[in-house]
Amino acid sequence: MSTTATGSTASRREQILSAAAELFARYGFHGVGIDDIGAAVGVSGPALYRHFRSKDAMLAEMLTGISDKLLSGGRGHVENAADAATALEELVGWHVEFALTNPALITVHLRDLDSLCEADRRRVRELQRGYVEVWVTALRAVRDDLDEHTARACAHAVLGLINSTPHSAHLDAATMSTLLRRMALDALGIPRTPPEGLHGR
Amino acid sequence: MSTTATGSTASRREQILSAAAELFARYGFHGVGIDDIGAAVGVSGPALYRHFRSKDAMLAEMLTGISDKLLSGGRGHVENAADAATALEELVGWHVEFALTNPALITVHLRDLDSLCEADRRRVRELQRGYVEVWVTALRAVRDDLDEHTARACAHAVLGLINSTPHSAHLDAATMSTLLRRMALDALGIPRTPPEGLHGR
DNA sequence: TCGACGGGTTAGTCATCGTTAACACAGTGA
DNA sequence: TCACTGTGTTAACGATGACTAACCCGTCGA
Repeated sequence: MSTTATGSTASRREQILSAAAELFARYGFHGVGIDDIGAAVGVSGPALYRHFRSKDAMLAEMLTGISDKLLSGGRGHVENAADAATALEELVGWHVEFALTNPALITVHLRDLDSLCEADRRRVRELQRGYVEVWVTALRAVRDDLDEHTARACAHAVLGLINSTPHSAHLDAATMSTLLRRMALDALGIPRTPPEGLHGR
Repeated sequence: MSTTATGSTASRREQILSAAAELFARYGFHGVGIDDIGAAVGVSGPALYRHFRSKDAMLAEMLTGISDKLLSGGRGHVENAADAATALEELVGWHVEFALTNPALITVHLRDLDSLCEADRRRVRELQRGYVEVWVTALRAVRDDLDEHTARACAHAVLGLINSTPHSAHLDAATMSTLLRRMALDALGIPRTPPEGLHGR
């Protein structure tokens, strides 16, 4: 009755994945045992095999989940933007928000990608590539002086900047967010958007 | 006779550490076996115990080595600089060069720190903290509008930017270097140094 | 009332892997 | 010549840890 309130099955998986992400982030995929993950959600050990085919399957689902969310989210924010300049700003803001909200996912995704089996790793890499491509086109729409390779290098570097969040002893979320947005846009060589009249938000 | 040319013992350890770093970077500390490391240097398995007390000892020596090199190198570059502005530029340039030259070390140092035992981890963390402090003071000497916490967050973010190098499909080293230096300084809010007369180097 | 089923338990199996043991053997200084 | 040391080998040991087997039980639709 306690945990069976809303949508038992689906949310159970989510709950496990979330706990596993936290542990993977702290100790690394190979540094975490099945029993640890079980203990983190209040069941012990092999019970997890009722929900996942294997430990690797957890990692796979976790990583494809993140990459997928990033890709679709990134695309959505770019498409809904008025012009190229705000598209890039939206993208930066969105990724900053994601990184600040899900530090564990960011860490795992940077760190344990190569613990996946060949097939899954390819899937994730493909999604990542797509996400970077979103950045590259958004960036080149504003900075047409950049060739494709340079733009890609810039995108990787800025993603690195934003993704470094989990390692930094951060300020409170709000200041951190504005700081990172500013640094990212500066690094990308985007001229500061002039305040030009203070609108609502 | 073949490998015994110059300084057998010392260079043997270095050779092993270098091979191990490459493997750790690709597969993660726990994803690499003793036998793998041995094979990478042409001996097989337990021979390594003639040179290191344990697998963990390898990682420990590797990580303290890097951190130590970064700290002393960073300090040196700052001290030898003419003024505060060039000190920061030197620091950026030095770290960029280090990251481009030793991608494997950077990766391992970001990824497998928590595989160390408590004591070693503390040692490494202390060195890292010192290095970041070098950045913080160098940065605040130029940007006196930043309080200490913000400066530290900036430093972490820029180190993240530069350290993302190993993951990016880079251009050739030279262009990558200038690109990263420019991005880092922009992110730190340092006004572009005017060319003001082309001196020798 | 009752079978099916989702989800949990504990005890065991099996592979992997770090580490040690026991042995080999080339060079080198007495 | 001989012992010693530095470096390597292969064979075992022991712990760890992913996964499976066998069993249990509350709930829910017929």
